[in-house]
Amino acid sequence: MPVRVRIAPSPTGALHIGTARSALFNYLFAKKNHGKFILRVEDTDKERSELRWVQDIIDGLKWLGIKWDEGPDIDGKFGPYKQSQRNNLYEKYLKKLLDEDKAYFCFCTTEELENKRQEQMSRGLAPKYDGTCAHLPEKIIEKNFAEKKLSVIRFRVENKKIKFNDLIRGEVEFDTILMGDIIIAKDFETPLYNFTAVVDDFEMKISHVIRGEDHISNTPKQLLIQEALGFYHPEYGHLPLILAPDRSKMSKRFGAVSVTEYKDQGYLPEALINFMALLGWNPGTEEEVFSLSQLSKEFSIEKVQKSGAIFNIQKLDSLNGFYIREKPIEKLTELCTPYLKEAGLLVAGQITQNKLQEIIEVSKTRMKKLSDIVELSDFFFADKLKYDKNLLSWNKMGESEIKDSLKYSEKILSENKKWELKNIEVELFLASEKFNLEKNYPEKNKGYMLWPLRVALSGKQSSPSPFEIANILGKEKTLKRIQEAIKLL
RNA sequence: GGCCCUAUCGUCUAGCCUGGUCUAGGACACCAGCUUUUCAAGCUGAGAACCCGGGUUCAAAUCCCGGUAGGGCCA
Repeated sequence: MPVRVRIAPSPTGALHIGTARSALFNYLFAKKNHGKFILRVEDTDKERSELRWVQDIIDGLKWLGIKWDEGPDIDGKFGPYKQSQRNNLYEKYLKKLLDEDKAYFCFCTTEELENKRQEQMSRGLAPKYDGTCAHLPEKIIEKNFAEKKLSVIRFRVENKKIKFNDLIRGEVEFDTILMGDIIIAKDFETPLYNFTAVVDDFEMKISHVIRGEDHISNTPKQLLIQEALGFYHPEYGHLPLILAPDRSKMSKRFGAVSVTEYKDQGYLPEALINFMALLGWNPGTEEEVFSLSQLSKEFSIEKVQKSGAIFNIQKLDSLNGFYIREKPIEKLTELCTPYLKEAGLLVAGQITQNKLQEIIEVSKTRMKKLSDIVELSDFFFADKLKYDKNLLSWNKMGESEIKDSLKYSEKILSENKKWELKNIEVELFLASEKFNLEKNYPEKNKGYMLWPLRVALSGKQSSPSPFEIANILGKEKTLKRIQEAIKLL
């Protein structure tokens, strides 16, 4: 059987990081085995499904670079990959099960079921359907329909042990005796998840179902339905879950959960891919940096971890910083631009593309995310800096000492004939030695001159070097900032 | 409550299948040093783990059993 895998997200919210990781692992599995990766949108929940979320899923996967071979956007806008467009198919199989008496109508009300459940639990039993409607006489069923009683369709679950060989966990066994007859549809128009998934996987010839561990208890149910319908069984593999720092399921409470949010904060797709792959998988070597195409070659499902993995944002940050530093400067500038624009720092025509690149070049080692650029570089764009004058002091220098230092810098820089990084640096270094000698400061400590200068130019506790800033600012602006600092004292 | 899954540094993990080479390796984080006007980046180094209890064995992180803990699902 050719390898065909899928992800089947519900469009009831933004593309979740867990779904994205399932997509990644399915994609890698398909690539590795020369198979196909399919995207199928499971919009059975009519109330909560929305078109905009379908779009979000499509956009998110595209941004990550996870391409699907079949699915929305490829076979028409949604093609046959939306469940809401496949209802006649479900109806056909539902009728088949009903005709063969493998499923039946159940007329129990929610209250009745709730009462029974309470009663079972109070007796210390596992709550399950007691089979009240399992063998209703034909007449009663007809009467119920005539009276328009609400019904659901239940699937007869035979008592037996059901085993399957999980791709990741090995043999897993369930006892169906604890399950009870499961509801597979509310009515012909509203089939339910376990049923539609089985029909879709069969119709789409899915060979391997690779999904989150939260689905593991659905697997025996699906296996049973497959048997009843005479379908083949796909192979199953259950991925460990991505956990919040407290080891519970990832939730909003602990920060961003959707791919879009990470994108907006300025994480790069390559960092997110690399990070997600390493959550629950590793190649067994000491390599840690992987591109999507490398992963496609090296991935193997046997090496996927069995236990859940905590989403460690620091590791993502470190990886993201790494990929940011690796980016060609033109590309990085392009990526940072929207953030600078949004912060109102970039006004059209005020700065050349070259200048902008220089600013980003000197800032990039401090960036963890693209959005950091704003905070790191705003002083380059500002007209007038705002900062506490106490920041100008290095090693407890008093105000008059700082003033002397700044005036010295001003003098040196105003005499500069060649405004160029290396030159500025050399001149200031030499000047600083002279200055220390004149003032009786420790010879080697260049901070007496360079710290006040750097603060005058940046207004910040930390920033690139004064040489880099001065070089980018240009002579005129540099001198102006020094004079403004002197005025503060 | 029932069922299922899982268990190596704080975190992600290598090693486990095929016991000895493990005084348990790497990465992130943390700390220190180098570099340095600052913060980063870079380089070097330190600290840090086999859930517990039995058993098998000459030998167990590795095999078996039993606990415990965490998580998922059902409701």
